[in-house]
Amino acid sequence: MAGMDRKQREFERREAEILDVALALFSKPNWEAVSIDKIAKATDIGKGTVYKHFASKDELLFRLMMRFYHGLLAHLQEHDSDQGNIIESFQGIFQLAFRYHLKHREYRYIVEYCNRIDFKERADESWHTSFMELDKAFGDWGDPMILAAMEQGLIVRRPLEQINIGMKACFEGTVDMLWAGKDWCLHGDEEEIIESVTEFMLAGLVGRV
Amino acid sequence: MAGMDRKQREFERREAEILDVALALFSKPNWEAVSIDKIAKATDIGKGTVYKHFASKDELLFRLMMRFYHGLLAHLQEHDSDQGNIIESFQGIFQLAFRYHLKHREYRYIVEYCNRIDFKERADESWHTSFMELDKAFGDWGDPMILAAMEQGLIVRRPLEQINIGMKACFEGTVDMLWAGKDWCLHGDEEEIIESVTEFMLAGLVGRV
DNA sequence: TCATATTATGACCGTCGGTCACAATAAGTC
DNA sequence: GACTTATTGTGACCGACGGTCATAATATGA
Repeated sequence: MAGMDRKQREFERREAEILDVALALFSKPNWEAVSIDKIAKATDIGKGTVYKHFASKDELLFRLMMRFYHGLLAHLQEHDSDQGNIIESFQGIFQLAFRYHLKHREYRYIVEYCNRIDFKERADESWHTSFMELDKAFGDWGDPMILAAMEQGLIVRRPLEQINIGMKACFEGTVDMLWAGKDWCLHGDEEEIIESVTEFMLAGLVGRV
Repeated sequence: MAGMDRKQREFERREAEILDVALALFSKPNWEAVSIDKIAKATDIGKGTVYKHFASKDELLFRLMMRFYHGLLAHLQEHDSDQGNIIESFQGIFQLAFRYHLKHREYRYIVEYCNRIDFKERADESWHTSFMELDKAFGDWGDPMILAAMEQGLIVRRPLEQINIGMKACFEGTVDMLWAGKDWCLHGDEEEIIESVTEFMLAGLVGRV
């Protein structure tokens, strides 16, 4: 029914609005102090209404985290990395991904929160699945490039997983450093971090002869 | 006065007891649900007494985190890494450090919590200083080895900071992976992670020719 | 206009981190 | 041992939190 649809649309529009308002509040320091009630007040709806959309505060945060990572994946995919030299392509991809994190700093508290051990432990099955699918999507996109580089003899031949573990660890650790800000890193500013880690990751990717 | 000392000793003994009990409680899943009151009850003292020792819950957690990292540094220092081959020494050190984290899993929630951006942002000046001193202590211990390897031409010559940034990022990211457990990592078990990352880090350390 | 189904709401609950006026205890003095 | 004084221990209390649910408000269909 047309009426039904309009109601449905209205419901979804409101959900998107809650997410936007929540992100705006969560992006500022003292984000721990942002309660569901404050989000509701800022959206001009009742607290109970928020819980019609999200079963818990964690679910709201999880949804925002997924939005961030899907945005990252789309950003990487739409970027044309078809340069002549595959190694240089990787260099560009790393930097692109790092800069995406810096550009969307507003997600930093949320993404870090959702990546914590305890969050993952209390996450329900469907979130776990979503996490895994995301990981797989990144793999489906990146793995062929690594394999091609191995085929061309540009990087040391070894199991794909071995490479991915190192890359992922290094990447996640770097994101933490970048988001923590230079006050908490003895070693230089953002640009210096990106440059250094990119070089480090390329060396790790290529491998020891 | 002797009486004064005994009282002082008693006070400190109790403080250590609080820390031990708190660690025992914080080490189990659902650690977020551990309140100061529960720690007090488990130590058989009043809640207010806990606050005579620690200004806040965060301070208690911070103290435990420092205990962990000082233990790690001591563990690394007491380990004799004077092998013939410097590169093999590094390999041994990486694995030693990773295994230390796995052995002391009871600190995992605490250490991860204290490394979060928001925790660092609300940390007061003295904690910040402690953080930095710890970082410097690790540097004082590790830097000479890297410089020696560079001197011997075993690794590519470049600024020390550049190497340390990559190493730190990769190390921290790996610890997160190890502590998250294999349910949250597409890529194999703990041993496989340690092996892969160690190889990745060695390649990053040596650098591209 | 009314009956019915759906959605929105905020008072309410148990619990939390943190405070503070006061109780308990020890030390020092005679 | 009794009295004063200084220090340390305590749990009732506070405001705020995440989450619930009976009820109010609103839209739909006849």
